Amino acid sequence: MVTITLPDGSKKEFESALSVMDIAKSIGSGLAKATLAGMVNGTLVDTTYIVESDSEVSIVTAKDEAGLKLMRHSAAHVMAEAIAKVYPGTKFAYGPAIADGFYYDVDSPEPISVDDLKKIEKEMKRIVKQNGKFERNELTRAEAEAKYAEDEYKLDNIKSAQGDVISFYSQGNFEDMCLGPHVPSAGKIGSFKLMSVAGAYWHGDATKQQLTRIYGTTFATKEELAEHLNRIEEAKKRDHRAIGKQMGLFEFHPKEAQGMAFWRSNGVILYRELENYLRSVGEENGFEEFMTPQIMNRELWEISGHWQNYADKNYTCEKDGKEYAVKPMNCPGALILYKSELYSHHDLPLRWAEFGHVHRYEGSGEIHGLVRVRGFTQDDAHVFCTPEQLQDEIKGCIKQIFEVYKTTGLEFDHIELSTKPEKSIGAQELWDKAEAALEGALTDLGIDFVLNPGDGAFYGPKIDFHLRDAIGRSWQMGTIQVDFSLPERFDITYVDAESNKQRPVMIHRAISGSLERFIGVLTEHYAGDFPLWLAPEQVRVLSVVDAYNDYACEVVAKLKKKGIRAKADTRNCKIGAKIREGELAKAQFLAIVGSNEVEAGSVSVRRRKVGDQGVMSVEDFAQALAEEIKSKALPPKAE
RNA sequence: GCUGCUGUAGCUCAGUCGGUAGAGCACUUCCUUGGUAAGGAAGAGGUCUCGAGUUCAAAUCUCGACAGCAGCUCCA
Repeated sequence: MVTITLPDGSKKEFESALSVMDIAKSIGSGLAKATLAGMVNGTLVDTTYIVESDSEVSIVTAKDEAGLKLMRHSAAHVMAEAIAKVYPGTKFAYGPAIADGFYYDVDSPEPISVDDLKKIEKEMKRIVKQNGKFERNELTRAEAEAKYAEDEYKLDNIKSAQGDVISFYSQGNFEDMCLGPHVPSAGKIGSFKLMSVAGAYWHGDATKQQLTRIYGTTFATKEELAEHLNRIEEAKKRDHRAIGKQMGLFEFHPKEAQGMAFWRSNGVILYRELENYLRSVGEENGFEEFMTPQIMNRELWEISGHWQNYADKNYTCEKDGKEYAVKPMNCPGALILYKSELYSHHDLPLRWAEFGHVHRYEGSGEIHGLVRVRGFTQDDAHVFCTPEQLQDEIKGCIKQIFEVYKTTGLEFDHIELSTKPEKSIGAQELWDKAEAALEGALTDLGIDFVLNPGDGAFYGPKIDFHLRDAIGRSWQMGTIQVDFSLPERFDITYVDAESNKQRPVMIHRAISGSLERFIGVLTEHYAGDFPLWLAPEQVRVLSVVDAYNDYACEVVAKLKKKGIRAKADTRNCKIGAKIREGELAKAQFLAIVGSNEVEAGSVSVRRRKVGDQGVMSVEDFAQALAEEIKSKALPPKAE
């Protein structure tokens, strides 16, 4: 039974929560401001609201995503009210709910710093305690423009709003233009915390004014908020920059090489294993490997367009009056190789792969650990094919990408299909064909994707595969792009069955995107505990005392013979300490050897995150490891 | 590149009111010969990012540069 308190104070009962929705709609918007204060299936749910927006009346609870979104958006309004009080004269641009919380872009007369957040938070708590109702007010476009004539952000928003009626929501002394919906009153907002202050451009446009963006998070209960904050703390420990340094994988020395990684031996192992795996996937799928020069002359980059279009992002140099650029892309190298031979339709498709080291002078604020660097390695490939072959070739690339992410245990956040942008080259007919080929390939393979209209490259549409890092940032990884531009610019052709010259289509594909970025995301995904085949240190053999050091070295030698990465820890310290250090170094297996093991020719095995595996013969141990490595099995689940 | 914050030992961080530096881990040496996450002792280690300024005196206050972090923008 559900009881609804109507605005006039009378109560109305309904049989179930499900039916409330329909009844609410039939009663109309007047009900929208009512609070559902009754019982749902016999349980008191005081965080259940009926809400109204421009488009619908709906029922949400704080347990739903929709309810949380409502709370978060409402919290943004409350924060705005608090800021307006603490910093009079502040103008408010835009304050949506986002994953886990909300933000508000504001233009305040004085800068807001992180230290001010406490002040704002305190004021927010006061507002929430007062429990002011969120009231919906509607103005005509003309009234709205007159009321906010002094506020350039509001005017801008009013201008881009649809319809002639503009809705505003107010609570306390604060009003903001908003489609709604909101929780019924400020007191319904759960536990919140202001997180950080950052800059953000108006309309996301770097040529426009920069506003102050204040981020906050909101959850239904204090406990859930604490849990969320704890999750963030835990996620920070997975940061690949910290783990990279701890595990001796990679590190950064910005003074000497800003935005470029220095790789230590453990990192090189990881890098090479991954590279070899990607190479083998390419080989299995008919790709041949090429290598092209690191530095090529200006004329080449003018033909490709990179000299002009990325003037400030290229590393260039001049020798004896000639100008050069360090390659920012690998495609021109591949095109030169294509052009130096004559290919017929019998030769197509040509599938050419290259682990290409490229350099791009990214802006200082854009660099981020391994995931955004100035020097990186693309597992690049270029497919030259006929328009008829295009879709099958795209499918082949998609399949490789899925295979690699499955093997490495990473899950896509989303897949994007980006179509023709405003500024583009190539005939509409070609674009249509290419977009249809990409979409057809995705659809045929039954893959869900997000359409991103107008976000393709200027030379062709593309499919991007996106992943998230430890703290939820999304990164573009694999990509499949169709290109009409470069075949044209380099004037490459193939000979068709009628002996006519035809223009091939070019596909650019990268599976990992870049080895660096892939390793960065992989490191965070596994918090350094990689699948065994990738783990830099697979086994560490620990001698209980000096007397067994020789045996420990023998075991290491036997393991190495089986292609297993093993090291002996023969230092003079307690076994407990050796175990601790082995665990901290994330050696996947610890093999402990003492008098018992020497006698029996065995090892006492301990697996990271799993625990004691008991005693086994060195041969059995080596065999089991070799099999797991060969199978590229994912690591066992923790605990 | 933009906005904000930060910069102390190899690492993680203390350092009050301005009076020229401290801890833990790591490192070196010695002792210790031990069974599943830290044995003990001693020692060494710093131009407090850099450059100016204020001051009798600056790690500390001010300005600038550089770098890092968060977000924004960008990512062929």
